[in-house]
Amino acid sequence: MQVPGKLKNYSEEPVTTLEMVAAEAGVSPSTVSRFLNGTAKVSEIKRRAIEVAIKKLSFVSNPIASGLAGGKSHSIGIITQVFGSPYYGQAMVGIEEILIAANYAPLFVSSHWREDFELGCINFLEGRRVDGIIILSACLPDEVLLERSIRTPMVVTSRMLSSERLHSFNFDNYTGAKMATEHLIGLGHTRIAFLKGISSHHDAIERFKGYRAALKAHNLPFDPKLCVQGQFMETGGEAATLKLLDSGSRFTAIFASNDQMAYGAALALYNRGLRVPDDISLVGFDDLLNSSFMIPPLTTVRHSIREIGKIAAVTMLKLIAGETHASDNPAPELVIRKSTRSCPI
Amino acid sequence: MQVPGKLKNYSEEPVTTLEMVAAEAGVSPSTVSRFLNGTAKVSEIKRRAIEVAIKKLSFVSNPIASGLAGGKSHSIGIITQVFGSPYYGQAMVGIEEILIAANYAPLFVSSHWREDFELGCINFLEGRRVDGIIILSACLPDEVLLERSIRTPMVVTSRMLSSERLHSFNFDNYTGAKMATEHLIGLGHTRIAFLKGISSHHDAIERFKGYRAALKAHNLPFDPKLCVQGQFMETGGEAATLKLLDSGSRFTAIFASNDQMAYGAALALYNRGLRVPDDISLVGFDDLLNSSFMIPPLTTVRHSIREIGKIAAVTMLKLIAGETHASDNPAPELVIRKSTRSCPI
DNA sequence: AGTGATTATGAAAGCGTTTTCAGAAAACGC
DNA sequence: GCGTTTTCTGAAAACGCTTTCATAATCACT
Repeated sequence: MQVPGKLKNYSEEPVTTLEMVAAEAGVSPSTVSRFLNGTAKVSEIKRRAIEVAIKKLSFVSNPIASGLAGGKSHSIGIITQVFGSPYYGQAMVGIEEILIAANYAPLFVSSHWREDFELGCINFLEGRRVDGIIILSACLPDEVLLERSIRTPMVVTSRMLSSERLHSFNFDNYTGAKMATEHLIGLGHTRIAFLKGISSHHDAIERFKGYRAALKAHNLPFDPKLCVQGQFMETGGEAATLKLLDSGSRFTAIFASNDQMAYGAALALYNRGLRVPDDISLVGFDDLLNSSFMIPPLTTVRHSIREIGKIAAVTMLKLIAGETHASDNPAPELVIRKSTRSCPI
Repeated sequence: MQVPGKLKNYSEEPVTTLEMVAAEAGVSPSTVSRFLNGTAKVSEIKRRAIEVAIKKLSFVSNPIASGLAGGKSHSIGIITQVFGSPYYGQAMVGIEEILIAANYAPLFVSSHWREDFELGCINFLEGRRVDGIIILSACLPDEVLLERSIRTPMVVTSRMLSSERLHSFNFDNYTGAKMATEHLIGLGHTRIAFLKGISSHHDAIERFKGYRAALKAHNLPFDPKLCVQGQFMETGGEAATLKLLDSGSRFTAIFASNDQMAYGAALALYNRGLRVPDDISLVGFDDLLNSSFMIPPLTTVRHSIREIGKIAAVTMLKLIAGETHASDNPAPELVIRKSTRSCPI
């Protein structure tokens, strides 16, 4: 279809191929390939010649071709729940950082918290022959994940399963939630409402456990009427808070199990004429970028989700390289700002 | 290296190839390829046979191989400024939607507002042999963009250049800013501070122009002391507002030329004990997801950045297909919420 | 029925790498 | 020095598609 030194672009600019480099350097293509990948030792003299030729022809290896020949695409797929989410966005930053440095192409796709979309994403990525898939907060059941990881290695966050081909790890949600609750308790609050996250979500469950554990540790009663579902969303947090307010239950503080719900809660409180923290103390979880700009600035639990992204990417790279590696999770940290104060009563 | 019906995966699962489908259907590989791509008419009878074979063997075409053979990767690169930005995140959503539907893989990379990174991104993507590059709010100078587009077709937002291989389009920032300013003027404000965006940024310039045009149209004086640089960031908006407050200049409203700066402004005001909108009215620009959850909810100019993402993607697809296409930009819309009120004085 | 124009199809040559295989060269041991 | 390892290297096949080119089959007209 083409002759060597071909003109593929619109611009009719010739593309340099490995073969041309080989010719220029007076060696075989195999040798150039070996040099490029460090697959075998190449004599000093040829190494030099190749280097010169590459520079001269400004050759860039074609990843498509090497993908075909080598059976790997040098790209890895990342399934995130939503683009533009301050939470997943941070994770993406971390992942990109590592992957680009390792010269892997990140293929980001989003699954909108839907199992069927998530499956679709996996299929899409598999079709693209990615070398691995990172799933941030997977929705799919464990069995499916495990089964799919047989084809393509996976790294999954917010889970606790593990196999030869699937690594998962998580942030210590339990401790973080416990810290947040204890902060409120330490301020004298005893009736602390809890805004729950998506109930099937591992993180949400752990955070809820942490909340209850703190209560128990301080001999405070657990009141289910004070716990409302907020779906990890701003709108959910708002609705939940309204519901709480209308229920007539008394409470002096709200622990929203993620910052986004805390934003919603703050709005609901504002619309009902309640002041944070004067009337109600509010604590979030995640420390999103915006939380320090909330009014008042939000007290929350920080866990570097960007760091988690980096860890996920590094783990993926190791998995591909065949190394086994248990990653250690970043520790939670309480960030005290202006949305909490001592219990007024 | 391998025998047909090969076992490439760790899982040792055989991968179905087009050749196997051809054999199964009793036709030649060429015919299968033609059927798959609609490159030529295939008789009804073979078409059926191929369909059956594909289903039976659950064949999925290998994009790497077809990329090599066809000279195109069926992936398109998107350079965004920051992941996790509520602004660019929305654009990404729109782009992904279109691209995935067209079975193109989106390759998102971020350049952090830096020209050198942006160039690095372009190189990375070109190395990956993407079929096209979309740049959201490009930083690079026009000439560079134009020159690079010769190799790889481009779609660029926030610019106004155009060539055979480069389409750019933009949202009507001027009119949007004018609307926002006029809203404030309509409420009786005459001393309106302006928070400027990154000065080299086309959008920022247009918004500034819109602000001044509104002032002029209503015979209000333009006071440069009321215009402060905020870099389109929350922190910048905060600092700018503080500076404004400390300058002693009198003003009753602030028009932040993007929502992120408005968030910062709101915080600065809050920290100085000033109330929005009672003491100062505040208007933003962009209508980020969070703006309706700001306290008080932010009056702002909405322009569906997600829509812009979709337009960019569609334009790219058309560009690749060789169609010329002038895209029409979405119109700005003023969203009045709680952060503005009639001038108290 | 015979001619030319049109279609549908297959064989085969790519696409630009990697990798196997085997040969050549160098290094080694005795 | 001669057989044996060990290294380095090149030829060539393979990766799984697309596309050109030529052929066989079909069609439309006299």
